Amino acid sequence: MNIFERFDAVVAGIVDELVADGTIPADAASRAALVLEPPRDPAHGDMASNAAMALAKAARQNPRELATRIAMALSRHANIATAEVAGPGFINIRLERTVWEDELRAILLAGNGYGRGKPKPDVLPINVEYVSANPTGPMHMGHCRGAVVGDALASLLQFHGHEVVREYYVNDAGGQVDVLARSVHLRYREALGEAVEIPEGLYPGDYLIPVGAALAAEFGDRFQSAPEGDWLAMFRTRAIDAMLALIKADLALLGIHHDRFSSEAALQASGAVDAAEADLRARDLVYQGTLPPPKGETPEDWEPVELPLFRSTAYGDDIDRPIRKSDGQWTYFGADMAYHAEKASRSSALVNIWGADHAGTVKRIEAAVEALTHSRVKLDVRLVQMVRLFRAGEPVKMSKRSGNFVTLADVVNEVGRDVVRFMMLTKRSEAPLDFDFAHVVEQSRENPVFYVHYAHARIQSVLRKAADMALPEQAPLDRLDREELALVQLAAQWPRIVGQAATAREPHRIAFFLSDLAGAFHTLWNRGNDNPANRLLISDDPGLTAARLALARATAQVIRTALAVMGVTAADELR
RNA sequence: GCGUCCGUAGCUCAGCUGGAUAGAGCACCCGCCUUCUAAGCGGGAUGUCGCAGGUUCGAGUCCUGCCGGACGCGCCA
Repeated sequence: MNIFERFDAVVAGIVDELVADGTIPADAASRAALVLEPPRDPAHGDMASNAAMALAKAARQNPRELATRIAMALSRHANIATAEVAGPGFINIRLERTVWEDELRAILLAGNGYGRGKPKPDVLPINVEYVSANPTGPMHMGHCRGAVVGDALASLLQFHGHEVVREYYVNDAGGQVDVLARSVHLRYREALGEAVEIPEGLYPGDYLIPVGAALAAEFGDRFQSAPEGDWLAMFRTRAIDAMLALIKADLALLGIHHDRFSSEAALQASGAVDAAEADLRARDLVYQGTLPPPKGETPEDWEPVELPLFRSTAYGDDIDRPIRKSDGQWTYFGADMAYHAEKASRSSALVNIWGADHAGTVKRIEAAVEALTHSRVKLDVRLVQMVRLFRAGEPVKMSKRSGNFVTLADVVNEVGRDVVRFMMLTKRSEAPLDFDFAHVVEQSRENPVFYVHYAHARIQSVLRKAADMALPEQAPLDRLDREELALVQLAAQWPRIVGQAATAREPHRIAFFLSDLAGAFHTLWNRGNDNPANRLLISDDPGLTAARLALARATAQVIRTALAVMGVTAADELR
């Protein structure tokens, strides 16, 4: 139980007493609205409760009067120094300083486990599906943000106590992989000495050259002029395997490893899609119907066709969605809904990380999950906006046609994994992100990666320096002053941040917390520049030094733990 | 035309799922280096939270309608 939950329980206990003696009625709704949080203005105290305001209506009492009663009861608590009523009925609580001293010890004792949520062993895992790029080439920067956000979210949920499955859906069925196979066949012919030109519509990238060469070495000219039917399936399999290897290698550069790769082709072959269709047909959620012409510009070759449609309008979608094409093949959505049903059968919740260009398809898949799981499992699709690449302020130009796009490997090799991972989390994922190659490696206050690393490195530097000082075993934490305790209070918010970020499924909050924590440490550090008596190391006062080093170690510990959840390594020194 | 997301300081963005006087960095001005890393820190000025209604003790946050921007919108993936 973290420190906020602990005092939340204290407030709840007092409310229980008021309910018991009839002062206020038992009202579950207003009880749920009680929050205990750090006040925006630290001058207001350590924690603020809205209990009186939330309960006043049901109790039909003046919130300030009710607040006074609760505050009086709170101030009798041994760990609470003062509890005062403020504003419209807030109760501002100031804790005894020993509470914060104990919390500092708790941080050091818990180490990497500080802030970790209790395991939830009885529930199925949360499934986080991310990346899921088509296996048709290496990862480029468009995939990078979703990869990092998904991976960090998975880690965050794990740290919060959930079991998590990291999953990659391989789109190895459908037209794109046939195009891939044909592209590889051209490279195969090229490897046999033919002069080939890559026509529009096929994949032009050089990364297919070795795949073609390997096939040429293995099969010679056997498929050189053979009809497509002879080689397509086999070339497709080989090409997909090669592309997946490429993608896994790219992901490994970022430290990303999925637990499970699910194949669309295997899913279709298993009959799971037919089963999903049969289920929905039996419930009249799939029917034969004709779609209206598309909105906006109607293409000239538009013709109405009868198709099996999923009744997604029953769940708030604009139109019903086809699950099979007119040739009888599954649509992407048809297979995808069965895939999600399969995932749901082994999960307590589903999270998908998708590029914002797929925003239009969110409703139908959420609808399908609701229908196929009878609302047992909720799918949460998190959209990730694009990354705009810059080099010293100039946009980096990319052209798909020439295959001239910036790959993920290029970026990681240039600026490093930690920088890429941290930067991808410095904004809400729904907002576009600017990534400037020059800026992200800059060593300045403006660069959040550097700023956080610098705080950690400074602490390590001091600890190295203090290594040969004789210090008391028990640090006298009562010698820390108010400003030093304020840093403890900020670090002690880490468990709360974990809970909030995990609940909101917003890993970027960790990055913002880290910037705040680093900033608070730098502030404290600089007091030593203004006045040497405020430095961490005081050579003729081992007690004070020990207390301040405990504070520094606790700060470094929280920075390391938070960075680890983001998948970033803490730097011990900067060069 | 429709859908999703976004609109907060001059700029880039937070805002803890409804709380107190809306915050941070940059840029601007003023201070701080015989030092545990000044690669930094402190102080100062900055707002019709796109607009208009509504919900309630209380709205940047929730609802409705507009305005503006991004992305998307056929059986593609």
